[in-house]
Amino acid sequence: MEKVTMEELVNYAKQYGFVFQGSEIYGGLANAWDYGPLGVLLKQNIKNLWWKKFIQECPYNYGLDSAILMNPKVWIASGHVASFSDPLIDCKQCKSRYRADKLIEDFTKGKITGDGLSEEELIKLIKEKGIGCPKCGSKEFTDIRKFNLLFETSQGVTEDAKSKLYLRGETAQGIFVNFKNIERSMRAKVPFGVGQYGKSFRNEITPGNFIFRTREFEQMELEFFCKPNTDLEWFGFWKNYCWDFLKLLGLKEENLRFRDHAKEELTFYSKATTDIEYNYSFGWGELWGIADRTSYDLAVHMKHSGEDLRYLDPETNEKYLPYVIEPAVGVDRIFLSILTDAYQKEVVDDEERLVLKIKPALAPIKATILPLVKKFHAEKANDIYNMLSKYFSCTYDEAGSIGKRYRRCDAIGTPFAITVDDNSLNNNTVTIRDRDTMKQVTINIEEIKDYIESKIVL
RNA sequence: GCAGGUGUAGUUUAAUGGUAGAACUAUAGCCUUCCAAGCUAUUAACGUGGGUUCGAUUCCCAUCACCUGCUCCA
Repeated sequence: MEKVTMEELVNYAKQYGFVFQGSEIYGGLANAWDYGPLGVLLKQNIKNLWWKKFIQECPYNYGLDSAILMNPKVWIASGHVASFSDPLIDCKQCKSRYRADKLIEDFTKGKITGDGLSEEELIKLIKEKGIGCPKCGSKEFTDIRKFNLLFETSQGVTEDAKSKLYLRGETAQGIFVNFKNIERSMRAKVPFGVGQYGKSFRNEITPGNFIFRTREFEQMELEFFCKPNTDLEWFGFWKNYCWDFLKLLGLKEENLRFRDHAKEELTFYSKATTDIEYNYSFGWGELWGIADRTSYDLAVHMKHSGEDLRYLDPETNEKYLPYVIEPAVGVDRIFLSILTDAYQKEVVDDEERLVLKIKPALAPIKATILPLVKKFHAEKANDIYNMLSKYFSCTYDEAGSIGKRYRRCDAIGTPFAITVDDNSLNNNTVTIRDRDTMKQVTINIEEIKDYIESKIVL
């Protein structure tokens, strides 16, 4: 099947109220997107399902909702303030952009790493070694420019340096700083995990690809604390758990793959990282990152805060810093992969039908209620709407022919269309039409709720 | 950040140095008893800012945004 282009998907998302360009009437704001009435429902469904599978149904894990604004020391301890500042230089000749430290590393084939060097030292090294632009060979570079990927803001009504704060660059740190609180209040025993979803912010150098990489995004992160030396076992466990979750959401297996990070690629805190990648319209890209962060995070917070974050094992009476396995995923990326996967144009009897083949559990609208003939069946249909809307999101549609109304719900992935006709008035039954099979069943009005609920649980 | 492309109703588009025509969609009404029927009516657009010009949606410049590729992605 032909893959949908990003352009088509962006238009679709706009047309049907999933995603709008941010601040559109003012000409937009680069890479800002707003989730419309259907988009917010789909997003909520994704988050709720993640919560259900990773917190509610998982005996090890607890939930959390930590603040976006945190003590700035958190970000100094975590290393974000320092290492989110990439030293970037541009070739004056061909305008290519490089990371100064990477340039040196590549040129010296890893003999010299740029780690920990100041800007001046990096520039000096590049000049000394006679490093040229890998593309055009020019040795004319701009000065190093630092890009701090953390958003800065200030607290308090007066702007002074003391009140400088950062918007969180990841939700993970909110979990680490609450490790002790959760362990104590929940009487949690290692291994246990803490998960949360929420907005994070990064001044990405190159955002783009619709909602794939934005500067404001929503993460769902689990930090799973386990005993050292059991970490690789749990690493494997969570890799599979995430994979199964994606399949449960209905993503096609041929559009998913694991990709292990090579040693050189691993970040300084990580012992092992595996991405689950999705085959987006622009090609394979990261969807879910599962990382073995070792005890790095707890160790740095213990050092910077002075609090003892070690865990006392009640069985062995030994104290240790737990290792952390982190499966982290972007809600927006799951959203994008689901739309990409589900968006289809089917040809039925020479007519093109736009269908969002999405799992009923994810569908923004679960059912639409249609009076077959408005003047006869509208009242009854409204009664049914009022009854069902107590349990799940549904809509009422009386405009146009019945076929047209079926197509409307196909286009947004509504799994069930409930038609109210004379039999509804006389025999108390309705016809439920299935979006995927286009088949119909007749059932009693009292049974509609159970019928649909049985099909939207994952 | 670089290079290329694009920018006219919600979508797809037409024409034009004298401010725009359509199709689909949508809305209202009529009709209609299960897969985009028909009829009637209606709403709705030249991304933004400059310049040239008597006059710019059209020509020029800048800017903004999106798409594609590169680069980047602690």
